[in-house]
Amino acid sequence: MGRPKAADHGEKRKAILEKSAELFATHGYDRASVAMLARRCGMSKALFYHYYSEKSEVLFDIIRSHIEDLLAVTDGLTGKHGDDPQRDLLVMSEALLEAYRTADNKHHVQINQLHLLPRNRQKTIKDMERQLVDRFSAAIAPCVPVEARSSGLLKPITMSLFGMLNWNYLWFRDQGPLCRRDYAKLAVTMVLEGAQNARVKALKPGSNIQLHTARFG
Amino acid sequence: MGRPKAADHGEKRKAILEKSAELFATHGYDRASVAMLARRCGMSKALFYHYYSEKSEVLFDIIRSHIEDLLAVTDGLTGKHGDDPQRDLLVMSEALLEAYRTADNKHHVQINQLHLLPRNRQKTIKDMERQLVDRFSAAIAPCVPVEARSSGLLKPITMSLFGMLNWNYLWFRDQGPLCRRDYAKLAVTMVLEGAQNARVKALKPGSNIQLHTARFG
DNA sequence: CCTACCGATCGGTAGG
DNA sequence: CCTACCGATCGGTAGG
Repeated sequence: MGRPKAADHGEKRKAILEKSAELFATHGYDRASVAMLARRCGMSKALFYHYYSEKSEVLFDIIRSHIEDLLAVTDGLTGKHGDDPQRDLLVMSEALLEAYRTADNKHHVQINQLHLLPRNRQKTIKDMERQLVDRFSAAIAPCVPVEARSSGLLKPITMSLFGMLNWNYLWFRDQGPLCRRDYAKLAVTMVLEGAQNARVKALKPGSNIQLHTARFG
Repeated sequence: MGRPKAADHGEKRKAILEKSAELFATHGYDRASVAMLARRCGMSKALFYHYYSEKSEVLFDIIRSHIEDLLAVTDGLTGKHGDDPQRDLLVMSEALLEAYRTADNKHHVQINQLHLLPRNRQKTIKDMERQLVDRFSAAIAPCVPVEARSSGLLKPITMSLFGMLNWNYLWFRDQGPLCRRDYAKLAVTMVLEGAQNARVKALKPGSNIQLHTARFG
């Protein structure tokens, strides 16, 4: 029988992830040396390698645990408001932005450094990201005109919402004029009002659709 | 009199930027070695250093020239449609997305690798980015309710549009159902319809505003 | 759980 | 005396 893991093994790994995410976000993955990470965690390089045997596994675990958090806070939120799917979408978007409040470094690392992972590790992450996107797509679908669902507009609409929510780390400040819940409200309003006011003009199989809006024709 | 620079000096540097942007986007700045860049450009490392005396200057020039392109294609586009500022905004957004068509690598590098530049070089870039954002803010301002302009909503609205347009490199495919012009139309419609349907409920100095929408109260 | 190291590779520069 | 360009190798530092 191997010696059992220390009781706080998991906690130590969690602490490593937090500190490492900070250094990765600040200096970039390749420039944040393992020696630097270990020093920041108050341990030797050798002890650091006891918790993570490869540097890339630290990066992987940062992103994996972050997306797991996002999946957790957005889980089971649909159907809670009777027949008000728009409210469901708002609540999910609020939950996402709220989760970002304390995960700025991890979010930064996910966006900018995913491609530095080994291929198969990237794939695992991308599958998880797809789950999250699919969850939002499913929440958006009942809110938009049927026609949008069948013409390939659902993906552009979903990614527009993700663009707004995920881009927010570059400019949003909690000290600013808008709170997170209100920015979620603004973003969801944009997506839903925009989707209501955009129609497919022509749908020719094999070529692009043509989009019609009241404002722009 | 010093010997003049070779006639194709500027062209050679441009070719270096294209190839390097590709390698930076694929492998990341730190992993794309100068030897790799030089080989990709069909020259020795020493000749490469003749054109760029520091690796970081290549990164800087990629991002600088890219944003200069974006500033160029979005310049002088307002006031062209009489009293239709919404059309101006659409045309600017179309121009931006169209510029992204052939600049995917540079866009990727700008988004993900700006922070790897030396501090003062980062500042130069951020000032240029601010110019572009300000240009869009100025185009959006006449399209939204006056109240939005004075309550601090203009920045969130502007950044929502940038979020949608700049996020698109992660999912948009020219082979997809939507062409670039139509995605610009969709994004601008979302921003404008959303801004029309969002009102400031309470404006208390020193604290957050409260947002009101028809859908969500 | 540490210090002492390794094989490999980096960005940048030498002489000619 | 300048810039353009080569093959070879430098001092330092990375992950492990």
